[in-house]
Order: sequence, then structure tokens, then C-alpha cells
Amino acid sequence: MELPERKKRILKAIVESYINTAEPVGSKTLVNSFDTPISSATIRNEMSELEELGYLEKPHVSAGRIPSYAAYRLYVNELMERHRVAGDELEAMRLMMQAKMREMDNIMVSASKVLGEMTQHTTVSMISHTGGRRVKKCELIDVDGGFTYAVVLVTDSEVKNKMLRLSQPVEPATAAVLSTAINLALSERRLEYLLPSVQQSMGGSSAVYQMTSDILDFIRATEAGGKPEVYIDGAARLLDNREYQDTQRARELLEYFSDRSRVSELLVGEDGPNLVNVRIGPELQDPSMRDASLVFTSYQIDQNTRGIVGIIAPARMDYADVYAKLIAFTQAISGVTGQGMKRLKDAGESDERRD
Amino acid sequence: MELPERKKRILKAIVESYINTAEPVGSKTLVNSFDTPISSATIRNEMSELEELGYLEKPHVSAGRIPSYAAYRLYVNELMERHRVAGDELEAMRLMMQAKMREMDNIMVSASKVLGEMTQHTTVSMISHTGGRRVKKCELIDVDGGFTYAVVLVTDSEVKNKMLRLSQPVEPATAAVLSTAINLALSERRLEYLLPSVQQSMGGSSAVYQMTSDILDFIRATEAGGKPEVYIDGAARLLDNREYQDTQRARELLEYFSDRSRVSELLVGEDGPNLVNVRIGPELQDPSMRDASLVFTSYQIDQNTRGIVGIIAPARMDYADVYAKLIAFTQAISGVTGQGMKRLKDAGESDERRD
DNA sequence: CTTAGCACTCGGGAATATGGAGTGCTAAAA
DNA sequence: TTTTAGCACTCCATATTCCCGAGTGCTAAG
Repeated sequence: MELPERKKRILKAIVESYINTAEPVGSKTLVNSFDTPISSATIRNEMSELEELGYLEKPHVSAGRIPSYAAYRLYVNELMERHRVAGDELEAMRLMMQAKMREMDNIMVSASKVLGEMTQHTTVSMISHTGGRRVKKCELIDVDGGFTYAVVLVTDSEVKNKMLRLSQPVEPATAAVLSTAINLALSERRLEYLLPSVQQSMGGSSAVYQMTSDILDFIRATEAGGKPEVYIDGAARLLDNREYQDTQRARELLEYFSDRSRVSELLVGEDGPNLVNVRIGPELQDPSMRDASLVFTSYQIDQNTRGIVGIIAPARMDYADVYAKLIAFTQAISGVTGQGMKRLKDAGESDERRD
Repeated sequence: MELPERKKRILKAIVESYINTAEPVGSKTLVNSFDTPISSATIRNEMSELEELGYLEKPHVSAGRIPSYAAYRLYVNELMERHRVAGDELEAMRLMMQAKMREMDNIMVSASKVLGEMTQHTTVSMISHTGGRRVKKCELIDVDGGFTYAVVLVTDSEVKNKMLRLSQPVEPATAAVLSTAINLALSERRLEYLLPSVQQSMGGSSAVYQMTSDILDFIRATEAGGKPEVYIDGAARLLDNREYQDTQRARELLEYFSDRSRVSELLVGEDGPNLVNVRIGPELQDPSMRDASLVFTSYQIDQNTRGIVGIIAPARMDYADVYAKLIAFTQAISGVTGQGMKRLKDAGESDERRD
């Protein structure tokens, strides 16, 4: 059941006023918000109906109304005006991204910082590996003292490494042979035969066997995905928001942020590629985030890697602004990822997105 | 000029009371703190003198006294009782460290988390490379698409890596030759001849020349030190402290923490090896930290690498407790760094430390 | 030098007004 | 039927006042 036009207009005005002021909105303050003159009494009637419909709440009887989560949802879906950021601002973003990329060498961090700078909110970044990762190559480098360093190349542009500590040293020559064997096994994707064959040919040297086993574990762990990499920037900005003046709530959220794996769970389940996703308060299913919203989108890094970047702020956030800035962000970032974006560009990049 | 015994006892009692309660301490509450009976009037006289000496302050006339920074300094230097944590607690710490190390694979993070768990404060970790880093080995790994991945081994146990992006692909065979040449140059420490010699022998292939130059830059940058790695854990715990109930102050500190390089500056200038360093409020020279203290120490990771780990909390923190726990921490960590601590142990580890 | 006694200060919590923003309802107007 | 003016009512927020009590400094006696 569609909401009548005037109710929508009133609800929109309430949401926007509340976003700006964080104060409950009364009927009188809304009178001036419309071109067609309308009395406060009429607005009151409408507001009372909107409350029955579940879009408004009152903190107490004489305090005006505040939007419910359902209202934010409706606002995001239907009411808000989707504007674009001005061209020069977009250009500024692009330059900033370029600068940060040079400085940081980590796209996750750069993305968070740029977006945080633009929106003045807490931002979260994640790298997501789609289509399963495949280890393509494994190099063993021996270090003094019997340690071996294993470097593993995953699909295109990602590298993982790990220091393997052995109880006994392994000869460099042996390591070289082992390395060849591993890479052969990798290219043929027959890892399961590696361990028995090593045991056979190496004459049961326990150190080599152990090392091979460790390396295989590492490869398997890498292919399985491992922990998601999550980066959060500007957490302190939470405290700028009126809703987190209460230190207890702020603490709960900050505490929550320190558990990266839980945060990463918020970011799963995108609505679709190239969309801006909005998750409002209770929709996040997480008690710590009950009064906060998360707005995020993703961008391609290379064929198998996507970056996810988003904003965490109180449910009373300027969705229209954040929305526009996220779209601008993905446009800006496609200009600077350079080589990594090669394929995407060849395929014809698209700035257009819908929700 | 040494403080008379009784003044010391009173000051100690005041500091400890204030540490516990965060409330200004009055003369009457102190009466029961001494075995030799002493009247509140006498204490008042003493307190008033301690105030003149700069050890106490009054928030207002009828509110008791609070310790000044000088008082904390005196407390740490002379007054506080240095106890050790119980053996079983030490053992618990060791186990926890072991578990975290397995889970984390990053000693900095593990150290911070364990210490944070023990003290319930915000902790900071840093890795410090003493005696200059030396690149010992450099491996080149080619990746599809003409990129080359450079892995650089620094001194003993540290590894740096970087993806070098070339405009033109380099043949794997060529890369192998180059790799050998680089490692030879590294072992002879004659990097400066590498570039000309490559140009000569490789017949001026611009791709190879470019790559060599990039690699040399990378090696030099690595040896120069690069950015310090700083990790902060449990920042949210700041908000548990009464002094940071004021969101503005809390925000300032949290903001400050996000600039890792500034935080790292707090940790330079140790009093000496194997000492617990205490920096109180204004001593930190940083306006953001004006009412906080930093207590830190360092532990050996390998011959050229030291970890620094510390606690950031309000100046009104339990120095004796934190002090003991830091000492316990270094004892505990020496039990789990394992191979990396080999040399240290051979040299005979020492638990004893003075200040 | 210590201590009891006492006047004095002052913050902060409780109790108490009071203003005003906002609502819901009713009845008249459109 | 919808809109609007009017009005009684609610209740939060703020200011004001009051007063208790913890604490001090000073003085004078022990």
C-alpha cells in the first residue's frame, strides 16, 4: 500500500530535519517546509497517522516525532533525492585517492581514509576474494638459522607469505628441489600426491617432511580464504555524533570494531554488483549496531578481487550525501587503480548504477 | 632535598587512594591509613606543605587534594612498592601469549592483546630495528602479466615484499640472472656497481634496467628503515576511565592514536635496555597526552629487532600494578618467542631489572 | 609539634518552580 | 470530507533555591 503523496512529503521533511538537527521534529517547524500552505494541525493529523503506520515515534508526549527505522528505510528507498557530487569535488577525490595510494601502498587503507575525509564518518574497508583463490606458485627462501620463508602467489596480484620455523635446518639444495616439486604439483593441481612422494624420494628426512607438510597446510589455508582483511578508519569520529555522547554506547561500538571478523560479517550479502547497499539499524542483526547504519559498495580491484568500502554512522545519517559520495568514490577510484583496473577498463567501465 | 618520612607516607597514601577512587582525598580518610595514630589536623598541616612543595593540588577549597604530576613521578621513583605478579599469573600470561602467537602470527599484535587483557588498559606495540637493517637476500618471483614480485629478506627474521610493476614484461630467465646478480652484489655489499653493470651486460634492455633500478630503490628504502610499525589495541578501554567520560577529551586521544607515526614518537628514547620506562603526563611533551601516562618496556625479538610494548592510561593509573605486569610480560614472552629468542637465551637471560 | 575545636567555604544533590514546545481533541470553516 | 483554529493538557528542560556535608585553615590549648 503506497503512501499518499503528502504523507511522503511530510515524512521526508521530518527525516531530513531530524538528520540535520538530531532533535525531535514538531508540527510547527514543518509548516514552512512546503510551498503549498498547510496548517500545523493538518500536519499533526498526518503525523499521528504516520506514527500508527510505524514511521514515526515520539520520545515523549510533548516532544515532536523522530523517524523510525522503517522511515529511514523508506527514505532511502523512495524519498531521498539522489544527487551527484559536483565535478570538481569528484576531481578532488580522485587526486586525494592518488596521493593516498602513493603514500600508503594499501588500497584498503587509502580507500578508507579518502572516504572518511569526504564524509567525516567512520569508514570500513574490506578486501573480498571472489571465485575462490588459487595458489599459482610457491617460492621457498632459506634464511639463516634453519628457517625457511615461504612466499605464495595467489591468482593474479596477491601475495601471501609466511615464515616457517623448523626444528632442524634444511639444506638450501634440498629446499630448491622441494620448491620445484611443489610448483610442479601446483601446476598439475595434484597436491595430494606431494607428501607421499616427498617421503619416498627424500628418504624420510623428518625435517623435510615436516616442512613440506607445513607448506601444504599453508597453501591449503591460503586457498581456503583465511581471515578477511578489514580496516576501520576514523573510529574516533563516532564520538562527534550526538547519539554517542553516551560513553557506554560509544564504548560498545568501539569495542565491537576491534573484532574485525565480526565487522566483516556486516559486509557480506551485497544486493548486487555496482550497487550502493544500505543497512539500517536493526537490519544489521547485530545488537552492537542496533542504532547505527552501514552504507557500502564495492569496487573491482582485479578480476578476482573486489574491494568493499563503506560508512558506519548513526542511523540518523545523511544518506543522500553518503550515497552520492560513495558513488563518486567508485568513479574516482576507477581512475587510479591503474594497471589493476586494466581488465575492467577493457571491458568498458560503467559509472551508471541503480538501486 | 629529600622529603621527610612522614610526608612521604602521606603522599603515598594520597596517591594510592586517588588511584583507586579517582576522588580528591581528604585528611580524614587518611587517618586510618597509618599504624601510628595521627590526627587529621596533623595530616592537614602536612598536606598543606605538600601542596606548597608542588605535590598536591586542590580542585577547590573544600574538596580534598589530588596528586600533581610531580607526585606521580615521585611515587613511581620512590614511593611505590614494586611487587611481582604471582607465579601462577605469570604462567597464565605465558599460556595466553602462546595461544595468541599461534592465533595471530604477529608478535606485535599478540603482545598488545595479552598485555591489554592483563591490565585492562589500552596498549601499544612497536617493532624497533636496532643497529640498522641490512638486506641479506632478494628473491624475484615473476607473476603472470609481466609483473615481478620482489621479496627482500632483512637481517634475520624479517621479510619485506613489494610488487614491482613493469611497463614491459621481463623474461623469467632474465629475471633469474638478475636475481643472482643482485644477491651477489648484496653479499659483497657493492650495490652501487650493480646498475652500471646490468646496463652493460644486459645490452640496455630498458625493461630490465628499469626493474633493476626499482629493486635497488626498494632495497635502499628498506634499509633506510621505513615507517615504524605501531599497533594499538583496546583503545575503547580508554572510555572506561573516569577522566575520559568527557567525550571531547576521549575523542582527542582516539584521534591522536590514529596517527601511528606520532604515537611512535612517544616510544623513542628509552632509559635503557631491560628497563620499565614511565612517562607521566606533561613529560610526554604532547598536548594530546597531557593527562595520560605511558609505561613501556622492550623485549628482544632477535639480534637486531626489539619489540616495544606499553600501556597508555590516565596519569591516575595503578603504576605498581602495571609495572609488575610489564615485567612479568617480558618474562612470559621470553618463554614463547622460541627460536627467535635462541641467542638471547644462550647469552643467559636475565629477569632482574632496575629502574 | 600535635591536636581539638570551630568558623568558613563551596560543590553538588534534592526539591521546587516555570516556561514553552508540542500534542490531541473538538468544533467550526472550507 | 478535509482542513484549520483554538484550547486544554502533558511533560521535558532549565533555572533557582536550598541545604547538607565534606573539607579546609586557623587558633589556642595540650
